[in-house]
Amino acid sequence: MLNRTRPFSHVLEQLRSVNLRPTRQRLALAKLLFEKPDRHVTAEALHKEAAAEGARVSLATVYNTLHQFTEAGLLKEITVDAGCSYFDTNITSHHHCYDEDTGALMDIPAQHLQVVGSPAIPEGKSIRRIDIVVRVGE
Amino acid sequence: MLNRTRPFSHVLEQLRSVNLRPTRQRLALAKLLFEKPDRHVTAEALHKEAAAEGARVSLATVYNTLHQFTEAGLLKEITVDAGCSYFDTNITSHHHCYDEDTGALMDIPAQHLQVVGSPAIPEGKSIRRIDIVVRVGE
DNA sequence: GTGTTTGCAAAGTGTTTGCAATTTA
DNA sequence: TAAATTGCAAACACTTTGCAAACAC
Repeated sequence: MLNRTRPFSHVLEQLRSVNLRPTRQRLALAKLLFEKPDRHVTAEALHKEAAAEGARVSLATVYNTLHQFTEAGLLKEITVDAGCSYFDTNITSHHHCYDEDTGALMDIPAQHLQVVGSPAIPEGKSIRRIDIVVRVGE
Repeated sequence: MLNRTRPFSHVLEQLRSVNLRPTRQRLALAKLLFEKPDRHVTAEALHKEAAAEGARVSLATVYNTLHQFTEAGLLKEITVDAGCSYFDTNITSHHHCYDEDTGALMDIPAQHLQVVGSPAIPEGKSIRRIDIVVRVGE
């Protein structure tokens, strides 16, 4: 049986470990985000999705929650478009394909694309991460 | 002698070829952008720079001009930060190092960093470009 | 002169914030 | 009950747009 009856124990634990109370709003958003794998959402899109499911969550709370989840390591924030943040539920190392026409963001498994070489970086700084974005269109 | 006495003939030609009249504002911005190599500017920053030089150019015109230059192939638009566009005068193929603390954007020569592998992309789409961003911080 | 470009101010978009009311532990 | 969280509306930062005046050809 294991954890079948507690589908969000992982999220619950993670929230607990970073002192985020499992409120109705956070649980509803977590359900939407983590029930299916490898989701890429914008705040606006997640807000609409929640509304469509009948979960009353304000847009401000969606923003707060996405940032809190990101800080907690449950999400990764992806920048592919100025003026709109994406959040990725796949927190493992990988890259992205961005459709500039539709705004769709897709994962590219780490093993499909690799960076060769080591760039010079400024004195006293360290690499936080290396992002590859494959931009596609018609 | 060649073109020594006409330092902006290249830009003038480019502007002409895409039907952009060489106005006082466009020439002032081109001077700031192309006199030094490999510049990375935001609209706001370029606007301030122009003002500091005594060139009266409105912010709206800076935005318009940056986009027109980008369409003309004189600039490349770089997305590294949601909510702020960078424009790069280096239009050759290369990559970027972004300092998340200071907002500084630096070039990484193409030969220092390469992508290995070929990602699956959606049916009917083609790759417009592949960007690598090395994010650094303290 | 004719069509293009500019500057302003207003509008737009995505995001953050202040704070009173609500909820959690 | 004490502390955290929420929702609203206002504030924000960056960018775009509408339109009359100025400019380029």
